[in-house]
Amino acid sequence: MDALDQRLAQSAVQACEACFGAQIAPEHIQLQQTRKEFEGDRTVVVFPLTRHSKSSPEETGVALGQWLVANDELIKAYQVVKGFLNLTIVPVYWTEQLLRTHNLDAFGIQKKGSRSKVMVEYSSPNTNKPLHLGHLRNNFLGYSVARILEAAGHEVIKVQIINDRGIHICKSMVAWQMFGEGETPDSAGLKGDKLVGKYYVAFDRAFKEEVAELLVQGMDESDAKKQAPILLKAHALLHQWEQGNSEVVELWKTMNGWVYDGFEETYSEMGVDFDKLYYESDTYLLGKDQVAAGLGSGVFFKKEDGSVWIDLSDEGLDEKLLLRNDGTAVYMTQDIGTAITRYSDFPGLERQVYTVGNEQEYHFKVLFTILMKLGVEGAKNNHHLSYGMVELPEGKMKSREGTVVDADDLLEEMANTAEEMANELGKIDDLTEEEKATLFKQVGYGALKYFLLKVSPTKSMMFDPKASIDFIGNTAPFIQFNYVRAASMLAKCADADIDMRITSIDASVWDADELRLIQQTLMWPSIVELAAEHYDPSLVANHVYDLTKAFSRWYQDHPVLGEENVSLREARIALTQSVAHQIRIAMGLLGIEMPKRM
RNA sequence: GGUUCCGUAGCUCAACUGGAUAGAGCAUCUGCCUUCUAAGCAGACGGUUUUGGGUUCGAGUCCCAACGGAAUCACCA
Repeated sequence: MDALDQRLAQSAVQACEACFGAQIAPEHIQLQQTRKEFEGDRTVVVFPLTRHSKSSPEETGVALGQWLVANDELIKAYQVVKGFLNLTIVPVYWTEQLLRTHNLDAFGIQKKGSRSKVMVEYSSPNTNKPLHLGHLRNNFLGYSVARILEAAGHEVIKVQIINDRGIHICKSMVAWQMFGEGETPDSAGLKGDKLVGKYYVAFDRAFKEEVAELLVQGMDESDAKKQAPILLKAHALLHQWEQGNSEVVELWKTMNGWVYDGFEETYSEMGVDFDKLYYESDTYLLGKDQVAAGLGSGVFFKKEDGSVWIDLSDEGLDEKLLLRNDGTAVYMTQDIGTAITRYSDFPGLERQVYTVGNEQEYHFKVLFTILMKLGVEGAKNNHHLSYGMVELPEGKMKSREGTVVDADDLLEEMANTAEEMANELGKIDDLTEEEKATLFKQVGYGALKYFLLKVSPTKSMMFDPKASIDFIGNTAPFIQFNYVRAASMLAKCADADIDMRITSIDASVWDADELRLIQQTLMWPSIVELAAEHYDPSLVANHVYDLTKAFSRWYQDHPVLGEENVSLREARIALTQSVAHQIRIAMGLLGIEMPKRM
């Protein structure tokens, strides 16, 4: 609720008092944006007030409307339609608000650190294969939420936990030892993550062949899948790694290093980054102490075989394992340890946000519950930013079946499509090759980011590679295009020696479309607020699209440069500045850049 | 089987968390470039919000049931 709504609610309370002698709390006044088919700017829903007025909704609305117009100078007129009291605000108010905000980058953006310190975790890949479409949604979402929380005033620490140890990387290592012949990213001309992924696939192929062989020899299937020699070798490697065998650790470091180089390249293309990296090889033993402490305090219990559990049946969950009977850690153990470590790494941390797919909802429910039971201050503030899967027309992505959409390939394809489109339109032929390359990435990557961010995170979504992503309609290129038009028009005004520092505007020049457009820009602070509260970039995406769409309509038949009436021209310049600013800032929160030309 | 989430135009998604005649884009069709960038604008077409009950001034939104889909319930991560 913005300042105007608060003011109107206050006035409405007074009106109820004056008209009906009723005491009503301001928060019980229902205010909303007037729908565009009706005259007015803000609407009071009067149905709930009829029990105070003891008259019909229409009569109630009229009584309140008359009082408000007479007693609040911000309210110019009222109309009652059924049970809705539509109020028209004086244009001077909107004009003042526009003047206050139109050149303000910080409009709607809270001062950094004015709110608590929060951590946002995202990406968190395994190191045995390249990033794919699912990671793209995860990364864009996590990064954008981090930016949004920052805009809402939080100090934000972006982290990932890299899953660098375990059987998966050992599989790639075994395959490389067996078939690699010393191949490196340089010698193969492959990105490091792609090379390691190639050996993960090679492992799987060899594994399947060996299983088939064992089946022929008469072994039953489940045994064959456990006994395949290459799998036993991978397990042996894992064991040796845990023993600290220097040769194995060396190979592990080398291959992970290749992967990190590859990931770094992809992250850099994607435009995401991190403030601190956590590695599972550093954290996987953490948490045992916490489990021991919890055992001592009776939060956990030990079964006869020595394994440690927690009983969460009171919370509607069930029993959960925390330590195996051989004393080794499981995922949950590690996550408890990591969570607690992060509080000491970043004193004053108020909450942790985990950007992880919805298949792990149960895990995080359990994790947060355990942390609370262990008495971790603030664990109740933690949030699992759960998002739905990205599905292909043929269903879920499966790496084994080769239906994975590779992140690098997709990014490249997006830039190529942007290039084709631009060449067809032929508006940027005078740009240098370098400028063009930048532009194609801004547009192509922007289209992809917007596509993935405009839908609510919780929903699973469809991605059809063959249909590809649109560059027209409700897309980032549409928004970028309108930004470019606005920027270009403002540049032409400046070239024409028009003074661009608008400091006063005659409020009588506006038409209804323009007043409405101003109001749309003024919604921005509450959009940022709402998006931060719900960890939801789609609210930002939808707002900036609606704003851009309205601007595009307005642009069509509201000339600026050629407008002879100086006060009208100045007013329109200020309005254009306001919209262009907001588009750039809002898209920035989605990680999408604005080109200068397109 | 238990728990959780979801079901809105042919397709992909919205709907300010209970308010007015459910909105955009794509696709299809019709207009608009001598005018600040047509990746645009205007218009047409498209809906029993899966179904059936209930709650109330008022339901896509809340409650119950059915149907359909997804995830999860591992000494996996």
